[in-house]
Amino acid sequence: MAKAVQQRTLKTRARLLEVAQALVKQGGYEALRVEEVVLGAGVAKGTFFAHFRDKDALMEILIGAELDACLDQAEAGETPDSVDAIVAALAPYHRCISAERYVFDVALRYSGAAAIAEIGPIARTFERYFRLVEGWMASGPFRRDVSPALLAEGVQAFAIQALSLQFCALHEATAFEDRLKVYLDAWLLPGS
Amino acid sequence: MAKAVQQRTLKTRARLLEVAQALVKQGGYEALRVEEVVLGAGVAKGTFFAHFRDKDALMEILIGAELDACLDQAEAGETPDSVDAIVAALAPYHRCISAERYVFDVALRYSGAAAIAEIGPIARTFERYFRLVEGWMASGPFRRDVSPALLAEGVQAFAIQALSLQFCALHEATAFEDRLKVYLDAWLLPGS
DNA sequence: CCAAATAAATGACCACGGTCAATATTGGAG
DNA sequence: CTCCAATATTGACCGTGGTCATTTATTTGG
Repeated sequence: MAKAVQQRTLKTRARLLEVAQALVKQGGYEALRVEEVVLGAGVAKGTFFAHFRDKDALMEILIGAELDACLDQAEAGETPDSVDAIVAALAPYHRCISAERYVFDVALRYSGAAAIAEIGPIARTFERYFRLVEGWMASGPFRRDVSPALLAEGVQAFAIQALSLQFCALHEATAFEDRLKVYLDAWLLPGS
Repeated sequence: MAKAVQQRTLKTRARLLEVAQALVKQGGYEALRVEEVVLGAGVAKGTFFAHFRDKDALMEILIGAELDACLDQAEAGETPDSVDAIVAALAPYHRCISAERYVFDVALRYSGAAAIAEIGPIARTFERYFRLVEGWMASGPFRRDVSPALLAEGVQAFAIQALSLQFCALHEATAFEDRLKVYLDAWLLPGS
């Protein structure tokens, strides 16, 4: 049997990713064009789709990498023990995911997965986010009448709500972090 | 000045909507093609875009109408006074919005609005949903330490979370309504 | 009733993501 | 080294959403 994967493959894939990343840095995610990526990488269009199922698969990789870096930051810091500290610790992640409307939409669309077999990079960051917050819930001074896991799911739900409202014309008044704090105070510290 | 809008316009628009609705009934939202709509309505492609900004604008109208009908139902029923009753009252809306993955994605994307001037039909149903639930919060046996408005925002956030997880490979085990009930018990009746 | 003015409709055209049969390259077996 | 099967690449082609200069229909002022 021939070698399963040629090193040529790896080079091509790396070049595609590199060019894509550079283009995103210049013009943002929404403006990225497959055509430009293959042009920059010096390959044909078909080659792109031999390496990535579709354009979104590339987006998932690029966005997932950025989000993972933010979670690395959050994990490196101290364990937050208040709502303010939680909001602060998650700030890089939230800033990254809401940097572009397009990015937020993609992230939401791939926050789950179509099938067990193909959980993508973005879904993995959501899972990581959840686990991280779950840990914080167990150690911090938060309500104990429900499980840390449930609390963490709620934090995620409220973060998405607050992020959505950031893009919403009906609710421009309040800033994202202030809104999230109000949510989390009510969710994590009821009756106080 | 010439008459602002000719009755021909209304007829054409009505025909486009009628055909689109019929096609959706047959094949669902995702499979809808602008080409088929204009073919069925007997007009040129350009005419479609003279009546709707883009394909999504048509989708918003169709989906918004369906969601509005569900809210009519919810409004017509008794005011729910328990978590179970709330989940039951909102069931038609939730069923409708999650009938197709594509529909849910479109709904989320247009749940806000790009600019104050152009709040669309779907954003309006989100606002209606919020107001409706807000009313229930004020009259029901739920926590009083935070405002009904905040409670309603939370209900919306948890509903979206539960709907998202329905489409997520990581969480297929629990059914949507059971999950939502767990969320709302913890959100609306903490410590009980 | 005609002509100018305004609104609506047309369809050829473009942009861009994605496909696939044909071709080229690779690397291990003999 | 040579051959060949597996693998990678190619680029013409397609589907579909969206555009716009031109043509056609309607309304209004005289």
